[in-house]
Amino acid sequence: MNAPRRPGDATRAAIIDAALRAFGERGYDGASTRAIAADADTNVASISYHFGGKDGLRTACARHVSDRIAEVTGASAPPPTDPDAARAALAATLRDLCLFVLLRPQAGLIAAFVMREMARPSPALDLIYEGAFEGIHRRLCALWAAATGLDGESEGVRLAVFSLLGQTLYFHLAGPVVRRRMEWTAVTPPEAEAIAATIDRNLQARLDADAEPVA
Amino acid sequence: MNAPRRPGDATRAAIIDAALRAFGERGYDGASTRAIAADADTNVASISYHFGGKDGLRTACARHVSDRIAEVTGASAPPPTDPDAARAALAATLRDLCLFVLLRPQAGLIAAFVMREMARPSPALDLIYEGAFEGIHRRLCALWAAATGLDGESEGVRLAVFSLLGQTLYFHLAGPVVRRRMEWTAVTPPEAEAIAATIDRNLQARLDADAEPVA
DNA sequence: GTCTATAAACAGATAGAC
DNA sequence: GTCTATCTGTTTATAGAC
Repeated sequence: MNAPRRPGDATRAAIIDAALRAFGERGYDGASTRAIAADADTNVASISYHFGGKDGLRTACARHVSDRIAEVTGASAPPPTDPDAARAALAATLRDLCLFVLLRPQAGLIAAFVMREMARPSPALDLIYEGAFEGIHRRLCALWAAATGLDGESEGVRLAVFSLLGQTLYFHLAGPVVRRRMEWTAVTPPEAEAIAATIDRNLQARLDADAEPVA
Repeated sequence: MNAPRRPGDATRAAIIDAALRAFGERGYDGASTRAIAADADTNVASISYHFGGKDGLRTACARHVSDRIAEVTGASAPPPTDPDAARAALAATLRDLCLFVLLRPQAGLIAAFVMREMARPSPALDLIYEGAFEGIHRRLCALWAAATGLDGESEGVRLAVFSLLGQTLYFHLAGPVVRRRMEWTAVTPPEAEAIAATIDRNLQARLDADAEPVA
C-alpha cells in the first residue's frame, strides 16, 4: 500500500515513526535526535538531511498525524438529516474513534503526540487543528444538531462535542491510573469495549436530555 | 499561613513552584535544573542540596501535588445517603474541581504536572495516586452509588466517574484547541462557567439514565 | 545555606568521505 | 542517501569557598 517509491522514503518513514514515539513519550524538548535516529536504525545526520533539523521533524510529524487522523475519521457520506440516523452516526464515529485510540498502537502514539502539542502549543498544532481537528469537530456538531434539533454551532453543542471527544482521549492519556483503579493489567478489546460502552452511555443520556425540550 | 519556619524553607518552596511549572510545561526530560533554579532565583547547586538531585525534585513535586489535591478535595462530611443530597454533592464536587482547575493558575500547573506523569509514569505518579487520586475517586463512586442505587464499586460506576473526572482535566489540557474553536481569547470565569455547565449537564443526564432502571 | 567553578556527559548541527 | 567525525553549547552533578 505505502511501499516506498524512492530510496530514502523508507528512512523518512522510520524516522517519523520513531520521532512520534519519542515526542509523545518524552515531549519535544526531552526527546533527543540521537535516540530517534538510533530507534529508526539510522544516524543523526539523516534527520537534518531529510527534515532540515529537529524542528522540521516536528512539523513533519504533525503533517503525518494530521493525515492519519483525517484518514481514519475521513468525511464519509454527507451527514444524515434523520435524527435517529444522525444519532447512530454520532455513536458509531465516537465508538470507532475510541476503539482506534485505545487499541491501535500507532493511534496511541498519535494521541500522545497531540496531547503534548496541546500542553505546549507550537506551530505544529495549528497544522493538526486546521488539517483534521476542526473538520471532525464541525462534522460531529452537525450530527449533534441533526440528532437533537439544536443549533450545531451554538456554544452548548460545541462544548458538548468537546466533552465527548475529550473522554476518548482522556481514557488513553490516563491509562496508567485507570488501569490501576480498574485492576486491569492491560487495555485489550474487552476493556476497550467497556470504556466505549461508558462513553456511549454518556452520549445517549446527553442526547436524550438535549432532544427532550419538546416538553 | 505557610510562613517559612526555618531558613531554606522559602528556597525549597520557590524551587518546587518553579519545578512544577517547568515539569508541567516541558516535561521532566525537557525541563532543565538550571532554568528551574533561575526561575526560583537561586543557583543550580541548591537543587542538589535540598532535594538530592533532579529526580528527588520530581518526588518532592509529586508530594506537594498530592498534598494540594487532598487539601482541595479533602474528605469533608461523610457521604450523604439521600439520593438527591448525594447527587447535589456530586455535582458540587465536580463543579468546584472544574472551576478550580480552569481558573486557579496554580491548579493549572498541578494539572499539567499530573498529565505529564500519566503520559510517562514514574514512581512519583504512585505517590499522587495513593496520596490523593484513589481517595477522590472512591468518594465520588460512593456518591454515585448513593445517587443512583447502583453498586459504587461496579465496573460501570467506576468508569462513569472516570469519564466525568476526565472531562474536567481534558478541558484544561486541550485549552488551546478549545479556545480556538470556541473563539475565546482566554478562559475567564464566564467561559469556565460554560464548561462547568456542560459537564454538569452530562452528569445530570447520565445520573438520570443510571437511576432510571426502576422501569 | 548559598554560591562559583568545574567536571563529564550529552544535545543539535554540519562538513566531508563514500 | 548514508554515514563518521567534530564543533559548539548545554546538561546534571559535585567540590569547595564563604
